Amino acid sequence: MIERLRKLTVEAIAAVCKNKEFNLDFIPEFSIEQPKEDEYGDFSTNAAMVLTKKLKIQPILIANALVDHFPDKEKFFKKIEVVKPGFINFFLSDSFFHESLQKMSSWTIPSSSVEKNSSEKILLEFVSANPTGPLNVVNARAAAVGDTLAKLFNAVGLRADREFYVNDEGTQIEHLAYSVQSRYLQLTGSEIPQGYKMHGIFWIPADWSLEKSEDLYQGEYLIELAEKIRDGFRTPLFRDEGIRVYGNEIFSPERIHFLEAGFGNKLFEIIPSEKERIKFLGCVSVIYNVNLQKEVLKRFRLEFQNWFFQSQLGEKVSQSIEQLKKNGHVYEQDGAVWFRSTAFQDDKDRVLIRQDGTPTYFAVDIAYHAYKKERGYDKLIDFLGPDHHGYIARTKAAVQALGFPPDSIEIYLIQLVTLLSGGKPLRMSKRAGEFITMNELLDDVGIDAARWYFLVRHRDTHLDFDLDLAKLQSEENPLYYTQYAYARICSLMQTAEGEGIKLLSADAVDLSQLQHQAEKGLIKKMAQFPSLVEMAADLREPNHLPRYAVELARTFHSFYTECRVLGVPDRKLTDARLFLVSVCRQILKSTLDLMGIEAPEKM
RNA sequence: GGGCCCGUAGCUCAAUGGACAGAGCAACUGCCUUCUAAGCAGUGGGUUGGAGGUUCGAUUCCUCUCGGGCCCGCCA
Repeated sequence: MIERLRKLTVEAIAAVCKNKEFNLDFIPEFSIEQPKEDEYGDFSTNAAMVLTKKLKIQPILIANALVDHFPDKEKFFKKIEVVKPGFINFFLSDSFFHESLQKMSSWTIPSSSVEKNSSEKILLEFVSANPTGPLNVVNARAAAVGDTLAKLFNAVGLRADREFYVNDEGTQIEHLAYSVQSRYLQLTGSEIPQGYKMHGIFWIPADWSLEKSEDLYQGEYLIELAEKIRDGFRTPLFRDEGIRVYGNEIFSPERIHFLEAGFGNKLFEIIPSEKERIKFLGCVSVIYNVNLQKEVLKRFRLEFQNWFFQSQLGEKVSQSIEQLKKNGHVYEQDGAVWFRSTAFQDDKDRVLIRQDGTPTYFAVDIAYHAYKKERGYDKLIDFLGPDHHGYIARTKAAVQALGFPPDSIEIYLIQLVTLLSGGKPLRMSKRAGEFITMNELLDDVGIDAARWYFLVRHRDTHLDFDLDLAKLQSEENPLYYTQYAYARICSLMQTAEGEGIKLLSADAVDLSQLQHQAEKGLIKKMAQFPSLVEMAADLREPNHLPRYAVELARTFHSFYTECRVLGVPDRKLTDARLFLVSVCRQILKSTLDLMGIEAPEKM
């Protein structure tokens, strides 16, 4: 409907230009929208006002010229008005409504990757939590936003893959391994190994500073892992995932045997080398945590196409630094290797290789992004947690310095989430291991409510997540309001079926029966769906979906109370309204699908 | 000191540079012998933090300013 109007408007502009009244090299973007007031028509456009800038002619004059040249005016419009500054207001003919509704019934929303509009491949990286523990609520927010954005891309015909980056190297994994080892020693009551000292609940190497040991992981979730190391895992996890990622040097047949049967209290006997044992425990912990994360995400109805492990980068790190060097953006100073990111609008240069010769996290990240491009992705989109905002400028700088265009990478932050319970914020401390996990959140409010409230806020505003409201199954909760509309339609259609009233096909139904304002209002709202999806994808703002869902639900509820579908004397009217309602159901379903929220047939 | 985000109705928040700034909640008034009242219709509620600027037009873009939050390692 909107696309049709847009086309007609473009034709009018072209016709005017052909008449040589105006001279245009291209047609600028203009909007077609449904005005708030009915007196401004069913839809209106600002085309004339947008053209003013190019043509230097008063908008009113342009608008009048356009209206004169609109094709098939009598067929499509009751009337077209030009108002005040230069709005063109369309009052649509009934047949326009009916034809549009007919077309809407064949809309489909792709749910998997397709290539239609463009061959551009998008890589969407989000969540990418550290493999040191369970996912938290910010991760959950990122999961909801990233997943829906990927679906939006697919819906507009773009290929988009979801990727989760696993940071499985460096000191944090070492810390993780020592934390797990301590829990294991606690459980087995083994003697304190030689060369270790106690720090709190942890056994740490005697030469560690106390500050260093502050970074160990205190979360009790590691006790469970330690128990499994002692008693055995009943899972093919390490054969499949473990060997795939870390090879059978780490996961040798002997070690896999003990992982499955349990190490008992013999871990130190079986892997006596401290270095090897810590490395092994690190890998086991990573695989274990990553799989727990996968499980929650799956519960959240989200599956990533790729899980990319940092340790798989290998040579890529030095290769990408070489590339930067070749491009002339690298220098040495104070015994370290630096990237001149200030040449690309970063506020200071960044170290790539430390004095001690090891690459920084940033250098690894550059290699990772280079590798994303190497794998054939045209556009990289990253969602970062709020604490990473310093990385936006430097990462964009790096991608450009590697020789890629600036618009090949987009980085967005997902802001903090504060959980409110009883109107009060829940404080969380990650280091002490006291935080609400994603799993606990889903236990508490459910998947639909979680997804809804994560999507409804713009991604870069702080989110106050009101647990009480999210759980409330009443009118105060827009989620249920929306789902209720869907359930109502389903119930209505079921009743119709029970009465032997069959839904007619688009070419069999007589839509000219639809004359009521409420019917037209519903058609107009439904018509906005494609352009809304397109806008949300373009702006990378999934938050437009829940709002649209509420609006569509409201328009439907309003229609439902004003217009009866069943039990009206005219069977043709029932058929037409049933058709209308069935198309509305499809669109409502598609909207909820994009959000990953269930559309219940009964409530 | 530098950077990022946010300031809109009593509360929580909308508004791809467009018309009289909109919803929900809360408050008040009506509507169920017929398809789900988890619903509908209506009333009240605003100097969009403030001051300039760009524009035919600014909540939106730019500059300054006030208030709140977050970040600023050769950690990851």
